[in-house]
Amino acid sequence: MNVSKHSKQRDAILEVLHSTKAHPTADAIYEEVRKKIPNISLGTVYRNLAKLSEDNTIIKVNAGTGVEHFDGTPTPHYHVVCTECGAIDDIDADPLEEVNVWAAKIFKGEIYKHSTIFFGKCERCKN
Amino acid sequence: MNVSKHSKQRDAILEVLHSTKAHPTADAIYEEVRKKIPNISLGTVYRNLAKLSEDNTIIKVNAGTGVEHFDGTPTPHYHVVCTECGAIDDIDADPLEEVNVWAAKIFKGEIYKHSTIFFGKCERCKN
DNA sequence: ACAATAATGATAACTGTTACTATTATTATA
DNA sequence: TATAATAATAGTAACAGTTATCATTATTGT
Repeated sequence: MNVSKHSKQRDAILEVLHSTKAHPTADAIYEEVRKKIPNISLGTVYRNLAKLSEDNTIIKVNAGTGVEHFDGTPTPHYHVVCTECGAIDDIDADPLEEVNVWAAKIFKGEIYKHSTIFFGKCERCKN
Repeated sequence: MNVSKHSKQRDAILEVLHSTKAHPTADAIYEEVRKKIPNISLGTVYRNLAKLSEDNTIIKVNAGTGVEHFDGTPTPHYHVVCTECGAIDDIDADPLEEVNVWAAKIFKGEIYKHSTIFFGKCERCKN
């Protein structure tokens, strides 16, 4: 797998990710892409999601739910999991670099980065 | 499953968790407990780890490795995953409450708490 | 001692994901 | 435009971690 070749399947997967603010799972993406390419294989979805993550075209979001979620916006940002409905929302801000600085003062090794998920109640469930 | 009953299996599992600073997986705990109770079932380990987590006697640590790790110290604290050797170390400090305050200012819902894992190089791998 | 029932060991089932393989599609080049 | 090289695909099997099932055993209160 050296020089990558185009595929309409990969395009369709990316389109799905770019068309939503939700953070769908591989399976949800599969169901959505099937509306365009009914015979696409679930394996193809996984393969492409893996490749796109490696490329940093998309990012994997581990929301602690045991299932991987995917985000079409590769810029680093935090996420909030709604404890009511399970929705994953973005926090539209740069990650807090000072948290790494804080940790580095306490930890007896090196700190490179961190990953944070928030738990709360989303705007929709709030009312 | 109303009033819980004592079991030597549960005691042994807790002992293992209290005897280590590593953050073993269910399987690693199973292997360790087997030295004392050779015919313990892996299902029993999982069942007890689930119950102990519910009780808040231990905590589950999702280090983003796809596998659940367990920590015998239920006091909230952060963890560092060593990108070199995979070890999970504790950050011995209270979580940063101000991070929630920060997020609450940006997010259009409510923020209850957050969970952070750091990635870095542990003391042992540092050299 | 006994009755009620929680916990166990053994194993099957389940879920999300990865690996395999023959076939198809894309790409660069002649 | 035909061709050769090979990346990507569909379909499916395999896998890992975990949960569920169930008959048996252990713990507990009376």
